[in-house]
Amino acid sequence: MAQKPSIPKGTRDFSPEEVSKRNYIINILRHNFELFGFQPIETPSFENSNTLMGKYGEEGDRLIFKILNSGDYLSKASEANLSFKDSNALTSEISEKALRYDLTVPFARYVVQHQNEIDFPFKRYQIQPVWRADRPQKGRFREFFQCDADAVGSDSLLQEVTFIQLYDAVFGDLGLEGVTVKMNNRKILSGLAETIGEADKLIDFTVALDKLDKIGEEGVIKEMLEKGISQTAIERVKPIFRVHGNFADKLILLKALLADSVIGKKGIEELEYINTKIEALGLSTISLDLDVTLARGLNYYTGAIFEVAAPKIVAMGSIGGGGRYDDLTGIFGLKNMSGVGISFGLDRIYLVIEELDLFPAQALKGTKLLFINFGETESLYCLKAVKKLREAGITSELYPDAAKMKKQMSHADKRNIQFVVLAGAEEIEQDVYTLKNMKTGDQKRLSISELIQELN
RNA sequence: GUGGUUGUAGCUCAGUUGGUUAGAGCGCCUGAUUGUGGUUCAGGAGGUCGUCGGUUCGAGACCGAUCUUCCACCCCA
Repeated sequence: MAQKPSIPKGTRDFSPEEVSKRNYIINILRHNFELFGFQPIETPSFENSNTLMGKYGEEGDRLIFKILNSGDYLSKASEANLSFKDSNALTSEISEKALRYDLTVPFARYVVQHQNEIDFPFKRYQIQPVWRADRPQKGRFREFFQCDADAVGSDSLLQEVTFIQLYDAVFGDLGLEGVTVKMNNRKILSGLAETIGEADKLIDFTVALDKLDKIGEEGVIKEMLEKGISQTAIERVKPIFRVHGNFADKLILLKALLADSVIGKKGIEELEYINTKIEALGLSTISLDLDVTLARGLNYYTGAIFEVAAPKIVAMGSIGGGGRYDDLTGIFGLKNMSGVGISFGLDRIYLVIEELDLFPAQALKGTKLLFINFGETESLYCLKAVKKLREAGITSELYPDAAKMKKQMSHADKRNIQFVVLAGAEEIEQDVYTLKNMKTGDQKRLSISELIQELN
């Protein structure tokens, strides 16, 4: 055998069955996005490097796929960077474009670039692949789809409320029980850092705090100490390691802890507002939880932070996330444009639904009826029926070759086609079609109109 | 980027301390059955043992490099 072709690490091929299942999820997402009034946009697969670089932190820059310039790109590179093998400096000289890393930054660029055409507040959704030069592992790929809904141009917290309802609607339609939307607020995290006198170590503080469920209280304390956060500061923040109870209980604890922090109190106020509205409106499928340790997400979140946890019975990281960013478009020169948005991780949602066996049979519907091909005259007779059936909306096809019957029948069998039609000389003479149900084995002769009626 | 792990037929995997011609199940093809698939029976095809190099009289097995798989870290959907 010839050497096997392959695909790059962290990428995947999708079979017809997998595409059908993915489309099932995408259709539910799209339907709900539109039901909530979001409009679709699409942006290029690659952007100018300077649009992306520096927007995701140092780690993010490393994970961005850079595209080599066309032509003799080395001729423009500086001798100094070449001879010193300075990869970072050289990159900007030989690469001016990069693959999209997420959908939020391109969206911010889109908003700034099209600000005069857009009517604000603007709500858009976007379902496209993104690429990260990460090391793959379970549920982590180098090419994967993000499904984002964002709203810009409104400070109203009703947007946050709406996004929680959107999560509820989508996971309800998917039949995925046990999903928890965890919510926090950047202002709370800022307030905590401020209260304990470590405001300048906010990022280190939150990154360590975020790992609580993974490395435990001791691990978090150890990491905080390593990052230079003082023992007394840690003592003061310890109560949040052990918060419990419902949303309101946690708020009470936070109120006590953040009584002296203006920004912290603002965060509490926001969370309380959102929770009150959600309680009044009710949720049907998901549950909403306040998670003070939730700090995940990009540095640009300024208000609400969301993370969607898969049902506990499946071992899977987050299947979605989002938050409020007051100044995302600021980096592209458009000030005072607040945005808030959420993302659905299609590939991970797929894995969860697959693991829980929640794909409905209807997600896989293919051809319903295959006509067996007996030869020239017979196939034309069949094609006439195929045309009428298709006009009636019945998925049908004719086997293209007059192959052996066993081959044609087993083809129908393997493709899970429910019915076959056998039409030879005898049927043509009587102007009928022999319909066979592949499941039961039943056969009957029907006229074309009876055939359509039978299958509708 | 750091550490570990994996790779043998289309798929899932055996293969003893290095020893003749590398196996199984499933799948595939042909026939039993020239207008009847899924079951059964008989037969058949299919391998550069990831790749390159090394050790050895001899390598699927040992060593090195590289690619790939999966896992942990970092980070993240």
